[in-house]
Order: sequence, then C-alpha cells, then structure tokens
Amino acid sequence: MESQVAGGPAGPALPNGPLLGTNGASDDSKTNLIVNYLPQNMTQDEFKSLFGSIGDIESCKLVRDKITGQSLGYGFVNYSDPNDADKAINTLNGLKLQTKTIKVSYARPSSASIRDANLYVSGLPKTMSQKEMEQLFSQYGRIITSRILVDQVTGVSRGVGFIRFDKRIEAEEAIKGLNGQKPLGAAEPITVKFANNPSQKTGQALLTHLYQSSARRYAGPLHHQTQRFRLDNLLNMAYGVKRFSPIAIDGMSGLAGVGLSGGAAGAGWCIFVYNLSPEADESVLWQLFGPFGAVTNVKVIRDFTTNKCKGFGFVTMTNYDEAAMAIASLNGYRLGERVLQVSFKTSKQHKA
DNA sequence: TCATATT
Repeated sequence: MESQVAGGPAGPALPNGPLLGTNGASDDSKTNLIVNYLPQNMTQDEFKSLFGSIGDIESCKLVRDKITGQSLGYGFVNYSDPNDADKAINTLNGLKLQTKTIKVSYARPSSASIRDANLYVSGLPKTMSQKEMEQLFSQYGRIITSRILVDQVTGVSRGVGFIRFDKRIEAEEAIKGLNGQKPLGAAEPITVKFANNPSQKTGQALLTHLYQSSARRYAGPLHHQTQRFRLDNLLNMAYGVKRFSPIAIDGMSGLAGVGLSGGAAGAGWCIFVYNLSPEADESVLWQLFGPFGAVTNVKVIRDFTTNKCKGFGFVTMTNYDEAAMAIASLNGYRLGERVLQVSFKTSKQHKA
C-alpha cells in the first residue's frame, strides 16, 4: 500500500538516496495480509477491531463495491510489525465468523497482471472433484483458489466451478487449452471462460436495492398513482425497458427558485448530493443517477489541497420527472456506511 | 446453473 521506509537500528546501513529496495519497490510482503471469506455484514470498524487486537495496524481496508457500498467479503490489513502479521495468520486464519470461515494469508504484491485471472468453468463431469479439476488446470499456471459449486441439499456437484490463477496470462492460456475440450473420460466438453467481474453485477444490484428500499418506503397497496409510477419505473429499469409513463407525478408548483438551472449549456435540474465518501468520484454519480434518465453533468466537490471529496457533489438531469424519480429513490439510500441525502439544489441567493 | 482474492 503505502511505501514503508525501513528505519530499524539493526538493519544494514542504507546508502544515500531513496530509502527503497534495490528494485525500487517498497517491501510490505511480510506485513500486508489479505483476508477472505468475511461475513457480508462485517463493517470496516469491526474488521479493524478484529485485526487490531493482534497488534499495531499501519492501515487496513475492507473492500466494498464502488457503487452500492456493499462489502465484497474481503479486505487488507497492513501491520507495522511483520511478527504481528505472522501472528494474525496463525491465530485468525480459519476463524469461524457467522456462516463463514475466514482465510488470512499474505497478500501478493498488487499488479495489473494478477487481475481478471478468475475463470468460470461449466459442463464439468459431476464426478470430478476439486482436486481433479485443479490437476486439469494446473498445467497452465499457479492456481490461487478453486471451487466447485454443489447442490445445497444433496451436496452433489453442479458441474460448475471457478479457478483463480496467479496471473491473467495463465488464465488466458487455460481458456485456449481447455475451453471446448473433453476432460479424460468425460462425455461432454467443458466451457472455460472468464468469470463475471463483480463490478458488472453492481448495476443490477443497485436496481435491486433501490427497488427493495423503494418498496419498503412506499409499502402498502398500490392504489396511489404516484406509487405505481415509481415502482413501474424501477421495474422497467431493472428490465432495461425505456418508456414514457402516461402518468404525471406530482405537479411542479412550489418549485420557484429551486433546482432548475438556466443558461444554454447548463439547462436542466441541478441535484445536490450529500454524504459522499472522501474517495467518491464522478463515475459513482454517473452510475447512481444514470439509470433514472438523462444526466448531462456530474461534479464531485473536492478539497483543493488533498483532492479528496468534501462530502458532496452535484448532478444535472434534463427532465424533471426523471430527476424527481432519482431523488425519491436515492435520498436516504445507504452507500456503504453512509446514508445519502439527495435533493434539488436550493439557490443560495434566497437563503437567509 | 457465477461464489467471491488485489487496495
């Protein structure tokens, strides 16, 4: 993560110049851990507290979905002392937390070459074991993880599995070599392709969350036209249907001086979004508001010196009804540990 | 017939 400078009194004298290893990279391979199979509902604070009980933490991060803020079930911990990292592996690896058994291991150095190295395999013989599947794939490289999905009730293989290689090149070679091939003694060929990236799922996950939260917020019989409008549109979005609603939502009375920004270039409805994380960027706003309709502009307000988001931003949408829908759906939406506040921007001139 | 491992 961050460069660490060796300052140990017992270490060899360092030459002048950058206090880095000969390869120019900082060496956190002895202090940086990856933690997998965390319970879905574990928070950053709980994560830090659990691993902080071992020793001083330099930094730690529970990895979450960029858009929905949901935990992705893994995280990183960087200890100040390599001995604490070792201790964390020995004492916390295999710990059972709720339904999960967490895995604690040293993190490989992060690089582009190890990303997108995860394969989805289907059409496997039901009799093939995880070990046999690994043997089949191991000729193409170092396998980091493997799994065969099983029927929840019977425990029998579903013929579907995952293989994560150390390097993406190895995964590519495995696809070339094994996709469409019959394993020894198998009746049918297997399909080998890259597994879905979690980020591809987030659009759908967002819509699901929005639909659920919307359904909760407007719980009750759907006889009111406004409610029907919202739910119809959320369902339409989920199915990718674009259509105009014949039902007009609440009138636009009482909106004088609110939201509507004039000017040829900036015409549209300006929306104020509050409680963004310091890490938020424009893409988050595009992805949050895009599903609701035409978005012409997004802006994250950043601190000039740190370049971190100051906690708020603005989105401009062309159509009133789509902006109103976005506000109704996203106001109060939980993004990670934060609850968004979303409203039409109020004009500053009129404030006391 | 896609669960979750690279900040």
